[in-house]
Amino acid sequence: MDSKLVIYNTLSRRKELFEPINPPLVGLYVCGPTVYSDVHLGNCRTFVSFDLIFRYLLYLGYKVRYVRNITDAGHLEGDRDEGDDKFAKKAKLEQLEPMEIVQKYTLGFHDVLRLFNTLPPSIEPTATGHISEQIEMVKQIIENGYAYEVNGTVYFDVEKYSQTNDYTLLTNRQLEDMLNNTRELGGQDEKKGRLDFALWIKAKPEHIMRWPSPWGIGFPGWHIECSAMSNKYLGNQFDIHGGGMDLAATHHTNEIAQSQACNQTAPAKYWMHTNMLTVNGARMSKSAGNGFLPHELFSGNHPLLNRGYAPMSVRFFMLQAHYRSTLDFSNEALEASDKGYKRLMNAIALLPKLKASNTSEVNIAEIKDRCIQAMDDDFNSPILIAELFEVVRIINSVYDGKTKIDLKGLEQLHLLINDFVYNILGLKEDSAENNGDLEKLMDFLIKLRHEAKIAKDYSTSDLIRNSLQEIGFQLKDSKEGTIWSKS
RNA sequence: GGCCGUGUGACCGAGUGGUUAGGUUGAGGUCUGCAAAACCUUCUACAGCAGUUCGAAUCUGCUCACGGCCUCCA
Repeated sequence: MDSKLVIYNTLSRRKELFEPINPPLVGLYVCGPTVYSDVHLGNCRTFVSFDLIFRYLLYLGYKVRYVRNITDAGHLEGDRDEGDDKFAKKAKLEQLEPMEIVQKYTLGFHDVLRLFNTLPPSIEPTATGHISEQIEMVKQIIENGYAYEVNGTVYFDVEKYSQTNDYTLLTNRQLEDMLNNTRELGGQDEKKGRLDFALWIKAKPEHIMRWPSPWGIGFPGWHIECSAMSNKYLGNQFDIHGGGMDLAATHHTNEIAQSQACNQTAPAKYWMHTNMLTVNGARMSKSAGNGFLPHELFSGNHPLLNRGYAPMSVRFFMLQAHYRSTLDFSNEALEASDKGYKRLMNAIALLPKLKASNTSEVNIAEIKDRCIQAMDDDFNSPILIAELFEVVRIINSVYDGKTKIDLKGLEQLHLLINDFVYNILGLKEDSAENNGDLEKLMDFLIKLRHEAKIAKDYSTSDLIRNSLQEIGFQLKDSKEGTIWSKS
């Protein structure tokens, strides 16, 4: 457990040694999706990134409580405290109950993440399920003097807060600059300060999602849910709070302020932010309309896509970039990742066929150390993957009889693949539907072709090989015989 | 305008004050009945200018370009 894991902390803007507050327990909170529409690929990247982080913490032996919320209420259109609730708006549009919207897109979200082979979080709380916790928190903040109520809406008093606290911890901005640069927005009259944000919002008569509160009928502000739920499940102080980079300046800044104002302590020790997925250099986003839906990517049914790509290839594509770098999407890049991923998995498939020698020319323990070093350095999956391609070369070389490995080395190899490829990177074979019948059938075809080759009947042997190629099975000849894989 | 960040070879993408990232692609080779696969070898790099340094693509400054946040978004 005395790992050398180093994490980039947005608070300090540098990498810090990871020291959990109560080892071996680790509390991890990640801002989840707002479920009023389909998740797009950019959203998925964040959750895949935190899946990698979650998995590596587990590998290190930590007992991680991973909380990722579902935002299903209170998220305003345009942060004006008078906009429409996103769910209510969408519900009107689709003529559905708000909770039907929530249900539909929550299920869709889960389906997509399952395809990407992410582990489910330990707890997945919803905003609507924690209204009373949010109300209690707002009450406490008011009691502590950092919020005030106007006409049924409660605002957080940023000016008061910043007298004794640093409101701009995450962004390094000057409060005055923020004041000067905030645009003139509507609905400002009620607020004392223009940076003040709503904790609780009075519901207009047409509002569908509404709850009673000490301040009248209303609904919670966007930021308070995460503060309330992280506090409930992870305590006043926990280890890691994460989310997309776009959340740092506003959402997370306000979360810190709320938690601090309520509990007199900073909520999280490490703040981690994942970078954006871009398309042609521009951020993929819902409002920009340049987002892919995952099923479009899988099927290739999108104007920007040449073909479809399997979920695991896409996951691999994401893991080949570091989580704090932007990742630019293109067909070429995906194609490259797809081929690399298949090369990796094909090599792994050879593992059971490898034969041990009495001597070993490779040092698997050394490679494992480098893999750990890579992940210890702020979860550097691209370097880990580079190391794994070294392993690919070794496996292929051993299979070809050009390199020797002993029994112990083989065991280490199995373990390495199991730990780093399956458990940490979270990759798996896409074609899990392989069954014994297919295996027998392919063996039969390979035998037929082999006999044709012995008889020098190359037209028959090529017909078998090429026909299989056409329907997606590739035959590979080697001195050890012929094997096959799905192409 | 403010804050934060980025600019690496055909493409994607790591890293580092002096040593090969890696994947994909191109070229050559080994193997093969021919291929494919695999393996070996190999080409085109660190936006520009100036400075620090024995040495910088890596540090500093400036310039240019791009992106994110400052309004909902992972």
